[in-house]
Amino acid sequence: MPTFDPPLKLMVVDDHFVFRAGLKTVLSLRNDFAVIAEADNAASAVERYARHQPDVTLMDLRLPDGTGIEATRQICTAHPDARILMLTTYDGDEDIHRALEAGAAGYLLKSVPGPELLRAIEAAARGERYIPPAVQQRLEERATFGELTDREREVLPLVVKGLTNRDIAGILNFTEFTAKAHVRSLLAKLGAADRTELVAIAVQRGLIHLD
Amino acid sequence: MPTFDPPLKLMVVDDHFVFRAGLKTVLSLRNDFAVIAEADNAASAVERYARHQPDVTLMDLRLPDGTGIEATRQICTAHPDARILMLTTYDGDEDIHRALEAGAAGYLLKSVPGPELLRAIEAAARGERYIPPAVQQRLEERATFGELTDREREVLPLVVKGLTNRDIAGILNFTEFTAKAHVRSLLAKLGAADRTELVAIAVQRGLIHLD
DNA sequence: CCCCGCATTATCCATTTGGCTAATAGTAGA
DNA sequence: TCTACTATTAGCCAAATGGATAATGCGGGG
Repeated sequence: MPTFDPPLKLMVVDDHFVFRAGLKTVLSLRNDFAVIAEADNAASAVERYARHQPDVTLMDLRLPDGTGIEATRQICTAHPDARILMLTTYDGDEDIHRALEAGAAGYLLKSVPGPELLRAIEAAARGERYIPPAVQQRLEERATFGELTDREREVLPLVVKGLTNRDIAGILNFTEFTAKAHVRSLLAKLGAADRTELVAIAVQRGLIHLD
Repeated sequence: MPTFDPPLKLMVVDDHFVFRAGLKTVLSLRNDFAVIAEADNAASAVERYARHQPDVTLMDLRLPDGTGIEATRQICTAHPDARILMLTTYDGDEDIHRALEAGAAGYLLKSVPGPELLRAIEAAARGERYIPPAVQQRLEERATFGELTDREREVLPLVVKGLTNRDIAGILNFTEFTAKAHVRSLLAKLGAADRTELVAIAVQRGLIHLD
């Protein structure tokens, strides 16, 4: 028996074999959904999107060859009508913000219950954004602090590495005073008392990914 | 057609609905495997293990009400013949070490390919330990540094919070000198140049879990 | 054109940190 | 019992940090 609507074409991008299997199983509960493509890395995700033109894409944030955010940005640039749902374990506000800014149509945690996942996909297919309340709340807490400047984003990872102001100055080619100024600004913006707490906060918020 | 062996009874413990679905799908490829129980938190994992007595249990490391390591410890204490495979995204040596020390029969990353997962389950069923080479390597790198003492384990989280030696001393009721001594020892054991790097290393190695 | 934010440099100063060394006491194991 | 490790305390010292303040130059927006 054919469905009224043509089946919704889905692509799944995740490097976890077992999770992909879970997604396919959950999605197969709906006979109007069809997983027409899969990818386990960013490069093939971009390539297969162009080839298969899925209606909605489920994308992991971390992939072996880069981030799902970069893949999302590339796909959305090339295909402005792309509907991409991020599906990840990372709940830091920075990751959420960057994903949406890259063009994602939604941001779900991998702990999402099946029915909510299906609802999010339907919403994305209709061209709507689906953001669960918990995720939305994370984003709003963020507003408290200002955006980081480009320089601050360069300095932050170096602080996390345990480098001193002098080391940082040497690497970025400015004086120790400048390094100090940027670190002071980072402390203020992220609400940290010292650089030790700065690391904890930056990791928690997804500004830095350790590994 | 009945299999020669009685079906191997499996329990799956993970709070991610989609991942559980994936596990069940992958495991159902083997008709001599049967998922007889599921749990999505530590407490019900312990309770259901006792009730269903599975042959092999697949256990996530992080659960809503605690850690899979604690659940593993409880189950292995009550049932010394339990075979529990940790299945997690955390690859820090401390998590691996603690899981094995708690009695786990193996430690797999969630990116495990299907066939390797099945092999690990078979090994666990035979009473063997299955540790993938990459995980084993992590454990061996660990040997470089000594174990942390109890005091050091108390001090570390406070350092990560951004507290000063004086603050730490106040909380743990000893002098600033003592705090300093423990921090110095932590820096040496974890190979960090300062407390900033200490945080990064502690998080990376799974000694501390943020959030 | 003026204001604002940013990057950069700079000074002063109190506090904190990290390295080195050392003593005492308790405890567990050889 | 002797040893090793740990916890605790302590002092000295150079270096790094964080707070407060300020000046300069640059670019964008009103």
